Amino acid sequence: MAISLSTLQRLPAYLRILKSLENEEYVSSTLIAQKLNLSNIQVRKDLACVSTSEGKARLGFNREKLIEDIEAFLEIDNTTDVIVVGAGRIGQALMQYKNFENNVNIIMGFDNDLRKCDNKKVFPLDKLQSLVNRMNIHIAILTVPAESAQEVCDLLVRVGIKGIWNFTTVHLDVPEDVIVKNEDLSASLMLLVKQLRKENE
Amino acid sequence: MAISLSTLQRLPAYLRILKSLENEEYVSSTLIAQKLNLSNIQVRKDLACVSTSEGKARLGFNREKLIEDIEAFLEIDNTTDVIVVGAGRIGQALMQYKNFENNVNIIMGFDNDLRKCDNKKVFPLDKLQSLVNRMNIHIAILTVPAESAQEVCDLLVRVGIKGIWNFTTVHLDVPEDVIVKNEDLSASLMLLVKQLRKENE
DNA sequence: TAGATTGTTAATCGATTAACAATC
DNA sequence: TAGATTGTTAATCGATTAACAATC
Repeated sequence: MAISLSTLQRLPAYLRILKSLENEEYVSSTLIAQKLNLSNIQVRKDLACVSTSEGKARLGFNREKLIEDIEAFLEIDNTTDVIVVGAGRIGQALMQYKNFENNVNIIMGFDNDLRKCDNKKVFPLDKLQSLVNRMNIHIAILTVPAESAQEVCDLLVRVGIKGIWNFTTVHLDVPEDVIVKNEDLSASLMLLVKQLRKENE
Repeated sequence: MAISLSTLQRLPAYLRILKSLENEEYVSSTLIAQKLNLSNIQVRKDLACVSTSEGKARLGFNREKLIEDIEAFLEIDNTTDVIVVGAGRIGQALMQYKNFENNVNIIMGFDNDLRKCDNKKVFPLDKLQSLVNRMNIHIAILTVPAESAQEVCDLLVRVGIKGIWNFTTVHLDVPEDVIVKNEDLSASLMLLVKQLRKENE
């Protein structure tokens, strides 16, 4: 049975909780659920999807083993190189962001307005094709202005990018085999404000 | 009937599409759905939740009226002041981000390591209580290092913050009446990488 | 008119939750 | 043993989709 996206999205949170409980040999689904405000049944079901060994009645799951299992499932060890396209403030902040997991490595940026970003080089967009091909890149972080978002996206698709983390406010039109993950900061904050107002009604 | 979170989250996208179709007087649910890869039924249901007037058979919805309705529903006109706590790279990039909607205004930042950010001032954390009270702030963007995330979160809750946009990798423990919206960039990118690998299996 | 579109009611689908026997 | 926990099967819940009459 394929894992659901909902389950997949909870795995990183489980991993964090497990890692934070340094002194425990066993961790129960009840404890994890409590810390994340989820139901223990849900946690158990999720873990059943990725765990290679069974939990122990009365004790819970072996913490180290479970961490290994989740990391193996998420393929944390296998590093993928990604690029940032658009070296504005957000793009630069992401290029310098230190907390990405080990499975991801931002190797360079692209922008027609050349800048240097710590130890990461920024190349002009006309170098995109050759560098993406040579370095075998399939994922791009898109942080260009809204006006050029679709145009640059089309370019990314043309050079063979298959996954786009989209920080622009534009809904990108892409072929079926390309995955876009939208990270519309403007919409996110607007919705948080709205939700909070609703709470207070 | 209360609007569902799923519907709420699609509204900003509808708004963007509607605004981009500058020359149309009427816009159909079919067209919006097509542009966003959704079903037209879903779009219609969503719009029914927020639209004050009915759509017209054969034509669709009056574009300008619909924009007004969605904006009124999201309360885009009513500006809320928010603060950034943690003026590192991400925090600074957000403070200078120009694309937030009109309903949000980042008025200042807080960090013990004082910096200046364009025209926005950064204050030390011990000024938080008095400034949050005086300015009547209820929302904070949390961009501090993971190590101090829960501690600063507790402080935010103590001074009366009710909504936290959490950019740290830590799952925050908050009272029931505080809304946390997690924006874990590290988990997001890791999951995009994983999804893409899954596609290729 | 024919055909595209709307809005609503019913059906489907998938995720979450409940129930419960098995285990240590 | 008693009680906490697991894993699984069934029930519930909510969101999406299908069906279809009404409209212009």
